[in-house]
Amino acid sequence: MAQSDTVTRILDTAEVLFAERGFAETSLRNITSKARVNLAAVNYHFGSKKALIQAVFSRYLDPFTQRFHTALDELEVTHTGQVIPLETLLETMATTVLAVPAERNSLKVFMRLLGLAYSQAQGHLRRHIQQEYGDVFTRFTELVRKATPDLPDAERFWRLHFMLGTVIFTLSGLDALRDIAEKDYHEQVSVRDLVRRLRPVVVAAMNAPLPLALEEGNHANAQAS
Amino acid sequence: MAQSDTVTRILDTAEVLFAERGFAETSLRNITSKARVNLAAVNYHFGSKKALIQAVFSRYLDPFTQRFHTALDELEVTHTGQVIPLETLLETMATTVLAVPAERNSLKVFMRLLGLAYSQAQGHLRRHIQQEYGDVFTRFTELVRKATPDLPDAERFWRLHFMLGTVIFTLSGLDALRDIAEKDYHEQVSVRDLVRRLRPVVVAAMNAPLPLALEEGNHANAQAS
DNA sequence: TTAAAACTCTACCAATTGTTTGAAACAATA
DNA sequence: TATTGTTTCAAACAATTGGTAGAGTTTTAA
Repeated sequence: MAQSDTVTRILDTAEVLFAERGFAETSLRNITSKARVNLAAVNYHFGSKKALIQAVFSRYLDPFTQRFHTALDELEVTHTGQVIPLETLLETMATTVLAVPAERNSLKVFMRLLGLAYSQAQGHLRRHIQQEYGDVFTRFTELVRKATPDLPDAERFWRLHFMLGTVIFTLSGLDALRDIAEKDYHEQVSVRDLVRRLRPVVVAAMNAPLPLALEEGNHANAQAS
Repeated sequence: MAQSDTVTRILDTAEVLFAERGFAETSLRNITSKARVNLAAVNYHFGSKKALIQAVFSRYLDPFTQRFHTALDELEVTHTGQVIPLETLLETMATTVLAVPAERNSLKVFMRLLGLAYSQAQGHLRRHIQQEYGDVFTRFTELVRKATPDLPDAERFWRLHFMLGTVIFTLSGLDALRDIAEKDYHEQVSVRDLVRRLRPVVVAAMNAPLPLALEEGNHANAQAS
């Protein structure tokens, strides 16, 4: 009880501080003092600060990917032979994402960490996440491809990342945006509210008409929607 | 000439390093050595590292806001009495953003800096940017409000930030995404290409149908921040 | 009870951080 | 030439960083 208590206390504190201030701005002394744990405990249990960062991510991403894989399994079973509609895929992803903070700290922290992983040029992190959790994303995009057969591959690639940007940006900067929104529009904003707002936007964005082809000798395809 | 040379060399180097690695991960020695300038020059010319960061932003945002203000002036003149269509507003903003790197370093650096300003919880930066450049954004959103009268205020607020996330996320992480896109789809991707792709997506997202009725007695979820 | 393994602690390390100093070099004016 | 104000420079500053050593403590299992 006592030994694993230290590990989880470190992880619990680290994820909050990382999410609030980034990796470089959060020192081990910051973490250990707030967690009321000895400084050396981090290096003893995790080996290094890098390893601690990866451990923080794993604690979120491991259950998420597992959950997401089984959710996609179920979807493929209930839709054998048929194409899974885009709305269903997005809905499933949203549900799976929302299921994470039920057992972990908060969705905000989760998204903020994801945002950091993208923006903060921590080379080791990107590599670690890519090769550890790339499979689910590949599987998901393949299903999206089947759900949107009229979309050129490149176009779908970009639109998926457009929407990834929307979600990560919004949910990771949630607190600041929420403050403004509540001050200006006197509206209580919950995460589920935001997801409800996001759904029609994301669907419309994915189904938007194709951009007009460039005129100057462009070899791009010019299908109209 | 000699003194301003030092200042601009510092700014030129700092903006690239900041964009690549973030603020905390970039030391003054990193900047000054790469700029072949004495370490003390930063504190002499700018006063502190914080002030240097703000100076880097000002060099991008000052000409941008100025340009954007005059562009909106012209729009209001050519549309006196009429409502400026959403597409025109977005087009104007895109054009203004694209005009910046023509004289400064690159659009990628600009966007990456903006992304850092949002994600990196540098308190002083957010405050500085908000109170220094908040006017243009307010003016722009007011015009967008007139262009989308059917959209509830709160909904428009969130959708604008959704799209802000899309643009900043995509353009600031451009290099990595471009690598993947070119490898997988053998397609040369220019910034103007991306903007062309972004336009129909953003328009569709702003014009998306409203989310289904919100049940006011919604269950405040287990989102214990 | 015993010994080994797991863990925590204090104290320290070398390295790096932002910032400051005071002297030297420079430029311009008188 | 002498005297300004401005700018550069090497050196040092105090503070903080991630990491480590080694002795002490607790837990585990035989």
